[in-house]
Amino acid sequence: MDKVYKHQDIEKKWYALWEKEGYFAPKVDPNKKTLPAGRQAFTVILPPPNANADLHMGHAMYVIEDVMIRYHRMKGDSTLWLPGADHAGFETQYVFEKHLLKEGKSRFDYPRDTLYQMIWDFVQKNRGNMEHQLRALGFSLDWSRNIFTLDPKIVSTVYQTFKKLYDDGLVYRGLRLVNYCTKCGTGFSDLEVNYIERKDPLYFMKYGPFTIATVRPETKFRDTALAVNPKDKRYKDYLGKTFDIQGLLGTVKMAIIADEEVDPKFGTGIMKVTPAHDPHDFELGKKYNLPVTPIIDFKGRMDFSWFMKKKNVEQKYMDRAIKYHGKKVIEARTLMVEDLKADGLLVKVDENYTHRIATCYKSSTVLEPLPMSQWYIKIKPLSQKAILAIKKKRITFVPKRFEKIAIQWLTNFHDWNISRQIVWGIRIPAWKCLGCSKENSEEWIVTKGESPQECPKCHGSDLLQDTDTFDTWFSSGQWPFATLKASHFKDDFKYFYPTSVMETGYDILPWWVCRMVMLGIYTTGDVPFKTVYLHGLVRDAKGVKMSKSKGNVVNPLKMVDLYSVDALRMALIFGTAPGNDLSLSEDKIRGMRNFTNKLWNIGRFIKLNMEVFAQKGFQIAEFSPTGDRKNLSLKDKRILTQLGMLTRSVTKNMEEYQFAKASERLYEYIWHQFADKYIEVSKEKIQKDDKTVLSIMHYIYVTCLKLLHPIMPFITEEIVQQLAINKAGPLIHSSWPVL
RNA sequence: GGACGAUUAGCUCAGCGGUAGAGCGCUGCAUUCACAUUGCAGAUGUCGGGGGUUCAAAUCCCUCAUCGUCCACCA
Repeated sequence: MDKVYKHQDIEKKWYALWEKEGYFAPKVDPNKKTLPAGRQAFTVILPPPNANADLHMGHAMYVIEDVMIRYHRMKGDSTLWLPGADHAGFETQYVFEKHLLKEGKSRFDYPRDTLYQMIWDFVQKNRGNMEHQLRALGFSLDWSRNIFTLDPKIVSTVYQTFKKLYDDGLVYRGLRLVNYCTKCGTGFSDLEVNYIERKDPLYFMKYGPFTIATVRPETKFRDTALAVNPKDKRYKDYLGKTFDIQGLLGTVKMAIIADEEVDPKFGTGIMKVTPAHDPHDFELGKKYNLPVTPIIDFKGRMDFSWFMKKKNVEQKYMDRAIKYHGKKVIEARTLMVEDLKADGLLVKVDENYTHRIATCYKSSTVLEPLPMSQWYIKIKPLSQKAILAIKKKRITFVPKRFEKIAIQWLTNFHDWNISRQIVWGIRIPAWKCLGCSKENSEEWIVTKGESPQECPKCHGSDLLQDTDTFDTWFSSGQWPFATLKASHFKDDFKYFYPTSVMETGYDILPWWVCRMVMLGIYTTGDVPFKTVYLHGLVRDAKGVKMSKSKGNVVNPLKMVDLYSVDALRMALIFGTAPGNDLSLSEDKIRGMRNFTNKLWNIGRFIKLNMEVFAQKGFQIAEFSPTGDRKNLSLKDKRILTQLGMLTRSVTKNMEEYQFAKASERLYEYIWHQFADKYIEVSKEKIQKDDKTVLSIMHYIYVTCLKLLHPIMPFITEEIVQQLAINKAGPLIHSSWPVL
């Protein structure tokens, strides 16, 4: 054995060999079309990383999955860990647009198909990086089943689900106010909205006989009513009446309605209702049949064309409309406030008003609620079944507290907007007939992906496909069953579904886990996974969230290069509790590198002595733990007993997802019990050619390395091969130690 | 306004009903021995405050405080 553990070479060597020999693929009997007798399926679907981005330390947490997978593979289960890559629709398009921007271009410069192809090529070029990095982290993924979220078979499954939802009345077209980012040019679901606290002036303005308070005076031209609380005595006499309201563009007539939801304590207790630009007002508008009349367009600019068409308007007002028209919201607001002052309509301004404002989680642009027709999924029927499955423990959570959180989320989900105005993704398989459908008609032809030949009504062939694509989470929400159904091994779904464990970060519990549960149960009738294991965020040495701007990002590949992947893996497992954020310092990784050095040198010590014995003409025998123990010393018996306890508890820890505890026990036993004590006291005996002690030592160490193998696969594999008395098969699929 | 988490050795964190733990750091000593990426010895804690349950509480319950995260349409 080399004096130093050369991790780069050894990691490369073993990964290639394991992969080449097909050890990462599950054992399935192709003739009998079943799992081999006595084997259980253990399945984990890898949360697919973004095909287009490098892995970060968060991805290194997949090591938890690898530990489970390697443990089960050693136990003899038919073990499948299925890798994939995510097209990450909006995320990737956003990155690509930035890339275009550098070349002075925009996505709107290209036709849809060209743009799609350009992003496709861009992603394919980068995809290999991410996959190479997964290998460098030692993940024993079955690459023969590797799949992409835009693989035709996946797309086909997604289409089928959509069609089924549509036929079942669980997908519908809804005209709502959408969280729309005018910069990114797409709408979002409620989950993607990022609320921030901000201070904005609250304008109190004269409004006919009333005074109203608003932060958005620019939308008031499209107010359709005024609302007060029915219990508010101040406005009792005004209810149901109509008033002339003098505004910046002349006089309009407006009715006073009463609604419980108006808070009499806010502002002046009277509220203007703008159904086209405020979600709350939109709901009120629906209740009282008010028209939805937008004044802001999808580029975030004021639209006064409705006013400019009018005839017989005073020139002053027309000039104002022309002045406002086409201006950005903020600019228009400033102009209007000036005009309000000039007309004596501005009563006062509260400059210290803070409120929460919806922004785009990606570009931080203020989101405009804009009326749009989109595809929505009716959540209640899906979430109720999901909640039931969780309550009946068909799905369990590690740690347990996330069960309650998941149920809370599932209980509170609104209907899910799955339409996105982007091209990078799966285009929605819905067509409109241009021949017979009217402009705002919502008659759609929904298919399982195939293009319809003609309109079933008028038999016209002039059909236009919805230009929107699915929210990425709609397709990734189907990932567990979609991947297994898409496999070229055609019985995969039968063998491996439901999957065993879904392991991911707690931050995407609502985005992903909950949706997989809902869509999985809906589509397959069974839960997508039996256990959800959630890990925390990887933070820096001081417990601060890693971010590029703070410059505290630790690159996992760099750590692998410096200290070995086994050291990094051990550092991520050791001393961390499921569901809790963990601090990772380079010191900790270095500490674990020292542990690999210790492992290596214990191996060298045993090997050297085996060689010395061999030179003297005797070979040590494999120690039989069940053999006669009469000749063993007390120290021998004690270390063997402790080994038994170690085996028992590590096995238990593995079964109970307590990987930290397993790693700590192994570390302690190997270093402080076995190396510091047992080896030290046995040195003298070995000097005296005591073969029993060396064979016990050999046995103990190989057992430890087996137990440690799921966590630190490379160094353990290498040492076990180096120490082999008889020819040993690779550790990766050898049997797990039993008592 | 809700929900969840955290508060344990100098730092980062495990432990979650039976005499306070780990890694790193710190202090002494040792050393051509498999390993200085080492060994041995050691110091350091009213386990956030207060109350309760219990033979026994860092661990269960109540309460307060501070920090953090997430959620919520108040114009």
